[in-house]
Amino acid sequence: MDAFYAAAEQAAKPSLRGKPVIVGGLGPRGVVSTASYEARVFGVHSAMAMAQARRLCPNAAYLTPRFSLYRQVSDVVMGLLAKLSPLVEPLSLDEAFVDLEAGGVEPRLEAARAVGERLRRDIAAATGLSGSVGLAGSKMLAKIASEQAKPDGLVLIEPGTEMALLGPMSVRAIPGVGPATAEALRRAGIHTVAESAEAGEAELVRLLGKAHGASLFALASGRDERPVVADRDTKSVSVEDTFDEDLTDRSRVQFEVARLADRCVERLREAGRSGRTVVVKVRRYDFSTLTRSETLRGPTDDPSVVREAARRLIDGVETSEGVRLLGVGVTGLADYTQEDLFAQAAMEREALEEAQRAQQEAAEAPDHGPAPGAKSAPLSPISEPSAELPRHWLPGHDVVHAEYGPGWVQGSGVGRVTVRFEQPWSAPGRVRTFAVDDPALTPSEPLPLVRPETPSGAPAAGLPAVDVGAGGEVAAGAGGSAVVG
DNA sequence: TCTGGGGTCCTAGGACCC
DNA sequence: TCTGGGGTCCTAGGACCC
Repeated sequence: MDAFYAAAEQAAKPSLRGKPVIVGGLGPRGVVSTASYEARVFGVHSAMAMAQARRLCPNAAYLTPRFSLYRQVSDVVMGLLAKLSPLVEPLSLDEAFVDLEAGGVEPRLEAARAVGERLRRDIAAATGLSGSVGLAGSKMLAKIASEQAKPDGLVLIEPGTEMALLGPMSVRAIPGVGPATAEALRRAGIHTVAESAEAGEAELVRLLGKAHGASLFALASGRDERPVVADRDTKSVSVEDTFDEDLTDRSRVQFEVARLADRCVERLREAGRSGRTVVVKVRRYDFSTLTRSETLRGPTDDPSVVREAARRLIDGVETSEGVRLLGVGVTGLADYTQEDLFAQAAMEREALEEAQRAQQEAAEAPDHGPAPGAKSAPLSPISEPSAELPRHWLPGHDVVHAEYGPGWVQGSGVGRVTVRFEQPWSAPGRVRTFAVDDPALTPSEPLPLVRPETPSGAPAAGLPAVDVGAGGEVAAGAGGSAVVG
């Protein structure tokens, strides 16, 4: 998808269309997640410090990310991809590889191009957003093609033209070559893809290490046999917070680590997983970063177990000079917990004893044993339901007013909140200001970006109307030697 | 007013085991 | 009688991606 988060916000908020929009953390230490193309003209880009973005583009609309909206849109787009092939590999909310060969697309240039163009039309119709498509015979080339296609385009790399296209490009064009790798290569006089290939595998391995050197050599030589893999399993779950000001108080650090542990377990449980290794991450005042980890005897999803491990780990870290970030993560994921195993063993023991009793008391009708496969009950609450907090109006979030209807928060402060009343399918709307505790104003869920059809009508593009979302960029790769794969 | 948050993969050393 | 050769697991750090 093109400038995904910013584009989704522009689709949701008619008054922002055609204007610079910057989505990211709005606090003193925020960074830019996505800048709309209008904002990029000013030099604003992803990963830039928000403070710098504000200097470069003071008149942009600044918004915090709304992942529930982006996920809605992403689900719609991924649904369209799933119709093309059983082999879809999402890389993020807004990007995925599709193996068209596995989807039975005819191995001809015109057929592949037609599928890509139809996909772009379907994405636009279903989400109101633009996506770009790269078509080629490997993942790497499809990705490079999709970069070239942006924004709102399609690029197909014809078989036989790969090396002519790739050779003169900077090594940075190859996915996996970042600043450190590029610098190591530069010191060896290697700047382009062609120079990487000419250097030879042995030289690249010497410069970059075994795995990285070998894989760069293959990619730079145009060899990329990596399959499109659907349904990859998550390998870790983590949460982290950067604080507006460095933490120095020891008990505050311990408190925040406990909160992060609870949030991490919450996410772990939502995913139906458990984990065996607990990791604590600390970024100090000087940006130096360290991790400490502890592997348990078995996987757990018990918040108190994770909290206690995290506590032991943070207790071994000196933090008195100031901490800017804390994180807690879990790796070594499994679908069961140690407690499940204990419970299962206990049930098996009980069942055995029951059977023995039943044999002995042959005259008595036996009871039913415990139900098999029951997941262990929650061991402790993840967190108390929070008491009624003072309402906190986040810029960009949707609200409904009893009289004026749906709108979004444009800003708030000194006891007032400013709301712009418009919807994705309305004309740009008017602004009104209310007291922050105005009972007529309530937070609401994001609206679909494309107006839902009336119940009698067919939903757009055959999708349930509530599923409408945004788009992103799509790299369509196909394995094998045929035209698109 | 420097530098987010959520991930993946790789490397390297030491412990431990056969 | 100066110290093998793997393999796996754990820990820590770093590069990279969106």
